[in-house]
Amino acid sequence: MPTIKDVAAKAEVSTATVSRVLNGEKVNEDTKEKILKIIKHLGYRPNLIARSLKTQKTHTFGLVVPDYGQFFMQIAKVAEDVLNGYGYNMLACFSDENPEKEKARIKMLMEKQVDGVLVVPTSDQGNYLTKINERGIPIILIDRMLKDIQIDCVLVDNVNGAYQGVEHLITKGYQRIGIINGRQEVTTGEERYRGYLRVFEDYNLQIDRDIVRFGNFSTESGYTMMKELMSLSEPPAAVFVSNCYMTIGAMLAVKEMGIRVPEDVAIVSFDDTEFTRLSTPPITAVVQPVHEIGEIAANLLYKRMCGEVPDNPKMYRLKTTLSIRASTNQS
Amino acid sequence: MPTIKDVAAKAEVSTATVSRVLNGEKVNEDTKEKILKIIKHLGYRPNLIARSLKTQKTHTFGLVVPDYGQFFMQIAKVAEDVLNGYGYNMLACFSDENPEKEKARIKMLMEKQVDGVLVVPTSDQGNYLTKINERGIPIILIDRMLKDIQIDCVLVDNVNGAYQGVEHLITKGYQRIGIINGRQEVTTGEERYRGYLRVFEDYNLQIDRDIVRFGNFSTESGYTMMKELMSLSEPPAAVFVSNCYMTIGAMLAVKEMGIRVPEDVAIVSFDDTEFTRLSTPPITAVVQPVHEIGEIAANLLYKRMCGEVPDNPKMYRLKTTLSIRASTNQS
DNA sequence: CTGAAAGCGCTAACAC
DNA sequence: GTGTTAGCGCTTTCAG
Repeated sequence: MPTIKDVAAKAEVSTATVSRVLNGEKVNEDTKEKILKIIKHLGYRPNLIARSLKTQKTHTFGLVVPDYGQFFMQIAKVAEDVLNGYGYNMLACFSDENPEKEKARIKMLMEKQVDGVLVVPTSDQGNYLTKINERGIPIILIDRMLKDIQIDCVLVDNVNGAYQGVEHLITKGYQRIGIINGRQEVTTGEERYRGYLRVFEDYNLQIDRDIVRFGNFSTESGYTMMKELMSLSEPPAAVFVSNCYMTIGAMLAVKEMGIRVPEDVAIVSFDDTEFTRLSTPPITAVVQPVHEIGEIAANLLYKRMCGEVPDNPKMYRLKTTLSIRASTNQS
Repeated sequence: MPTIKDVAAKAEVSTATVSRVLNGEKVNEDTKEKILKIIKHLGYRPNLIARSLKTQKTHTFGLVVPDYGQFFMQIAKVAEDVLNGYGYNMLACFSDENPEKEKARIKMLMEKQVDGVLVVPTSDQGNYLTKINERGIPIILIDRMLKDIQIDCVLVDNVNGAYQGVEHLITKGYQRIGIINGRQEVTTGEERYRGYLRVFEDYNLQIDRDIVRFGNFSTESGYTMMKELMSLSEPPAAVFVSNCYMTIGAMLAVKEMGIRVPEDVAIVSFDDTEFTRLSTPPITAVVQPVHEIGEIAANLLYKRMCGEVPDNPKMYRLKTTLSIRASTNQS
């Protein structure tokens, strides 16, 4: 691999001059031409590692997601696209919904000197992040927030999103409404559950704890919990499933059991995906503005990395919408 | 951020000694203890950028995929998991099925000095990769191969996979079998088409060009082509869809049109996903050993990065299996 | 407009 | 077992 020295030598100029043309600074037109030609001829590519060491900027951001499933990768894709446009690259890793692993990944990202990080936290505690933030490395939370610290985050109004979904079921005449929820140690789980409870409160209805289940957001847990629910002597008439992966599992369960949707059980999914749209029947879903989430998070991160934004933590709470489909259409 | 110098100063040793404990080399137990304590106390983290500049190893690999959809991310996940175990991190990017973009991404990865790259090429020409490979940066192709150069790759036997799927349709008594294929400039498209053709040849059947369609592997193109196919005056009795994204689109189309599967049209999908398994009806699928692909590719890349493997290009052609489901079960 | 020189944070001979 | 020293490839004052 040729270095800047090789170019300088061949062009009979100093490395400083080569560096200047590389960085678009003012240089005599002729020498510039000459240098450019030599660069091309040698196939020279600047070593970004060396540049980073000097400039203290890697032009790389970290992404830490629980998994590489559809939901998070949709967000990741737009975020990467946006930040790519600003010249940033993405160091991606998954935490497996495991706080220890998450911590290890972030530590590694720090050692790799990323300029910022986008993270979907796996618990509601993130105290260890403050040190990082104080060092001037911006961190933006996506989808879930933290309870112990104030930090930038972009997510949806989970409480009202869930409320909307559950209320729709009530409007449709369902009374015995169960919930398949995710981990409560994560704010999406806790908030969506809160929305569920609030509907019952507002409509002055009783909750049956038997049909309230907590899983871990995975397809498997959705499957297991749906099986349990529908095996009850008094199964629910409708189920609110609190994320897209669990919805897939839940649908698998009912199909295996030969249970009809919505005749035997109605279903509302938090999250709208190709699956909910194409399922038979199509599933009523609380839809998150996925694209917007990614875009806002990426732009905020960019501004933070440029130091272009005041220090106080920003919080974006986006609204969800409800897409009503056949899975709640009891006739 | 404290540096190795700060640690050395505080411990009253040279930076070399600190470096030694960092790298697990032999150092007096007492001073080692002392240094470790100071490191902890200062919250010192080695700057991997600096280390990389010196060692010429970044312990980072690049991943270039056409998109962040289910299929590629499943592979990416296991690859990252494996390589993480060896201490490598993943710089991920997508090429959007665009050869120019792919080239740009790889160029960038080179500038970032990745130690190796995993790529799903977006065309069958990859001449520009040879220069890189010659510089000692290993490149492993996944899922698709290149026609103009010999280079490591791990993929499946697409011809026989498609053959298996189409032959199954014939066995089931279908005669008028259409195909929704991907881009032929990509080997998966070309090979799967070849498998399709070969069945007709072997069974001495005529092909009707009207029901042979070429899209671009996307959900949208699957949707469009299925609509076209089923709007024909003589629509196919069965359709072989050559990747998982197009299968989703195709199913959407038939549902919208009120066409029943398999009664009105049978469907076989190349690629098995949650969608094909949970669809109504479940879809017969050619299943790729996704986990194995990721694992083999990652391990091969690792060995290459260590220089542990002879120079000649390796090619892994894994076998697919057929999962027969209701979508081809004409009764 | 250009060059000399220092230095980013680390490692690795080479001496001691 | 430990310190000295010379870079890795680049950017960036500071002179000229």
